[in-house]
Amino acid sequence: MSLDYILLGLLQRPTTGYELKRVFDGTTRYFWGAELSQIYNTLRRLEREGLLVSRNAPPALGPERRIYSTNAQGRKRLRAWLAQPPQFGQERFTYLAQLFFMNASNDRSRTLRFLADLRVVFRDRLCALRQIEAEQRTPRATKSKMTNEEFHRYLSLRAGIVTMEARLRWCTESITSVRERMTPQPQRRRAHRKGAKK
Amino acid sequence: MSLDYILLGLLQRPTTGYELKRVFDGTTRYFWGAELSQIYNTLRRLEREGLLVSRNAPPALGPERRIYSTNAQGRKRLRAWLAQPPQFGQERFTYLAQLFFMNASNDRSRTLRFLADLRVVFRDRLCALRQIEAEQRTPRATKSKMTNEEFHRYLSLRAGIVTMEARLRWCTESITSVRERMTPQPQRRRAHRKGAKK
DNA sequence: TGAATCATGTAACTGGTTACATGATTGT
DNA sequence: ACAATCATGTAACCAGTTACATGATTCA
Repeated sequence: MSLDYILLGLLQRPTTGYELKRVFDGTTRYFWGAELSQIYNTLRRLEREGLLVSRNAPPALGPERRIYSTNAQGRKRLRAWLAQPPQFGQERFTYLAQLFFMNASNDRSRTLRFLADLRVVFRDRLCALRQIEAEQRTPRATKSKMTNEEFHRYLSLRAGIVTMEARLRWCTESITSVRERMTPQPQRRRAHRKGAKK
Repeated sequence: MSLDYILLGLLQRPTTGYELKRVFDGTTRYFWGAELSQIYNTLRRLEREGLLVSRNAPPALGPERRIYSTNAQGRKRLRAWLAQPPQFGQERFTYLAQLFFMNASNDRSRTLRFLADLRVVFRDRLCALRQIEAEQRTPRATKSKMTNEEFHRYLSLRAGIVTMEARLRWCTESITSVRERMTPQPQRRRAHRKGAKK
């Protein structure tokens, strides 16, 4: 459902389906991804529903291209969505599910490696987001000089950065507590005998 | 796909589909939700695939019940999943998409109300998570005394708490910058004339 | 010449939701 | 008597993914 509105939002600047995929990968990927086939299908459906229009761009040089753009009805539909209270889709964190059950793993040091891997992923993502922030900041100085569009994009970018920083901190915190559990303090060590390594 | 493994993980304690739904709502809801119909269908499929078994509990008092539990093959499959590197499902944040396009809204103060609504939601969720943390902490004192299962559940709980705290901070930060934009500093105000209210 | 990219699309499938049907039990 | 809850299931549908087909253009 939300893909409809995202496309209506993006098509305030008219483009092709192919180009939209690139925009997805460059900007909205962090909170909403989409495959090309899905984009094409949705565009066609939205046109059938009268929420946007397309025209065939003559192939002067290059392959056939179809350029979509919104109309009055599409913009109205978008505004109606924006007037709704905050919506929550299914937020599915597979890696948390893995961690949740990781006690069922045979491998004693599995959790530690898992968290280390996670940390790398989060670090990379955070870098990518900070990169975008830096690029955006350079030309336009401060928040007060942003256009309304830039400002709103900046806010959602900040959401990504802030939560990614939190996840990184959580990784570090968790790795510490795993290490603490693996090397218990010797003074009040329990006689546990279970074939300890070494 | 991941629902398969979550069910295999939960069914280390045998239960019914109906009961599993309750467990979902009470614990895994924050990183993975599921509807009853989906649970029943998946349970049946997993049994067909030989990853778990069910027996009919005789209805001594109450309606017919079917109790599922894992077998060796199911546990093996679960461990194989836990040995995989961190997986990432589609994390879809509808409210960020809304915010991203909110400049297209006609309403000048829309963003502020939107963020205020968001803050309430996040505050409530954080409270719920902290509640779970408090309940779990009471009987078992510190991390070092947790069982391995408790410890892993605690780690994923912490992930939720830490990111929710970050989202709350982001809300506050964002509300501040929206307010700053709405009331620009008078000393270097630009003559912008566009029919300002008042 | 051949690989990569631009560009649009179709078909099959999957994971999941919504709505509905059924019937027993418990509590008011 | 009636509503709520326990408990299991079916059917229709929807959003989205994967895989595949096609053909032109650009670049090594």
